[in-house]
Amino acid sequence: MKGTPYTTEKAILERAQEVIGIPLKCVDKKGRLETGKGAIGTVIEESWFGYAPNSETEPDFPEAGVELKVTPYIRNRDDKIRAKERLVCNIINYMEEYTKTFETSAFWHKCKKMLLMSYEHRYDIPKGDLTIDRAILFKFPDEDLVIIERDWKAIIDKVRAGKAHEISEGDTMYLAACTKGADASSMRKQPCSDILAKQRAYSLKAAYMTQILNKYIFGDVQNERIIKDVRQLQRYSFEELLIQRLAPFYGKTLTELLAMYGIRTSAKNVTEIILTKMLGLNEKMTKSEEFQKAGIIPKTIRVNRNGKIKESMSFPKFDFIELSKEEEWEESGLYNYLAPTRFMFVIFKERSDGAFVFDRVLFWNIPNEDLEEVKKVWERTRETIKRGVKLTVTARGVENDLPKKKDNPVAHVRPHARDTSDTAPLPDGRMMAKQCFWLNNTYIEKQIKKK
DNA sequence: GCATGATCATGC
DNA sequence: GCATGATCATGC
Repeated sequence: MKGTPYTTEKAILERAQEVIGIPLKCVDKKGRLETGKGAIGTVIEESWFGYAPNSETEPDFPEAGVELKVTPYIRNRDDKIRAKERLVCNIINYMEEYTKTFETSAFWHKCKKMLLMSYEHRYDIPKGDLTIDRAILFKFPDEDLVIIERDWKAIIDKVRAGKAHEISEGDTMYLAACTKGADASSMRKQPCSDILAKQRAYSLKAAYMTQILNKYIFGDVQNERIIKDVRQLQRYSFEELLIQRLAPFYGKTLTELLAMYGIRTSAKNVTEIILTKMLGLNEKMTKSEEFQKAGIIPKTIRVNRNGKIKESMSFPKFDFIELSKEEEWEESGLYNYLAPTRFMFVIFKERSDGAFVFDRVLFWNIPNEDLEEVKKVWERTRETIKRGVKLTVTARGVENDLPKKKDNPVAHVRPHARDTSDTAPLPDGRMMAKQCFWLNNTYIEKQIKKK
């Protein structure tokens, strides 16, 4: 097709490594740098490798079967590297992909070998001064590939079931179907239903990319793997295997489990400590390779004797000023936390004698229609903060006019602070107790009853 | 009894 | 010192 001189892995990698350290403004020959999203990738493709960007089905270097991907990362305050975003691959053609196998799929055809080039994204530096700092040829390790194959099948099985419109990012572990379109309303036909579905693309989750960066690009961080024998993953999903290992403990009380492992703690994350022991791990469960790569978040749910869940579920707190600046829902912090995340619900049920019994583990992600409800809560929160929150001092504390539980069936906003002195600035300069989004306890109740 | 504001315990 | 996960407490 386009005929670049780079037809072997070796030639491609050598050329890629030559760009390391060169400011992008010196690479860009066509003034692409300021064109917005994906501009840096385009600069490398056009000006460094000398081929026209394409969105076709072939990999960028067809002879070598290599797809070029430029990916940004951010350094946390503690200097740790994390992916800035998911790595977006090709758009899923619902009308064709459902007839394929993983081996013949468009995803595998295009992305089985990737030239990954990374750069540090900095908000304080013009794009032209940024530089590519690493370039590697990436092939999925076997232990990831079994999971990715299953992810692919989960996505395509929904298409086959006429449920392409119900696909969501949180359905899968590493490979996900993220929304992609000129605007959020880009809709596509699907083969087994008349309902239009959002246009989506294969993508590697940000959590997965963070691990790729830390493990294969910048070093070789090793995390403990929960499923040590990869062959097990050919028969069962990761989630099934985890449940198989935890099921023998169903029915035991919290007190019994604590005694069993000699745990004496008043820590609020006691559930994770117990799960770690039940799985026989040396490191914390959430530090395991699979949890890190998939970004799975465990959440403890206590069901009362009467079947009610007392507490709503909190998320990380948000920054008032950042939230007020957010414009697109799908680029918001809340969306990018909630949509791709798979939650591991660890359910404890209160027995008639008041003891809490380990009932079961349930993997869950938010359905699309409920995510639309959360969007409303996000919009109202943002509007209220932009307009100026009303704060009223009462006998119960400082009341505000952010969305309450009664205002929406799925989510609300509430304080998430250490105490009343734990505040953050509003856009207008006033200080307010730190807040976060919560999933309503009544909503969680319905979700776990469904399964 | 619930909704909503307030707070706890720990790890990094 | 703060983020995180989790739960408490009381006015209505």
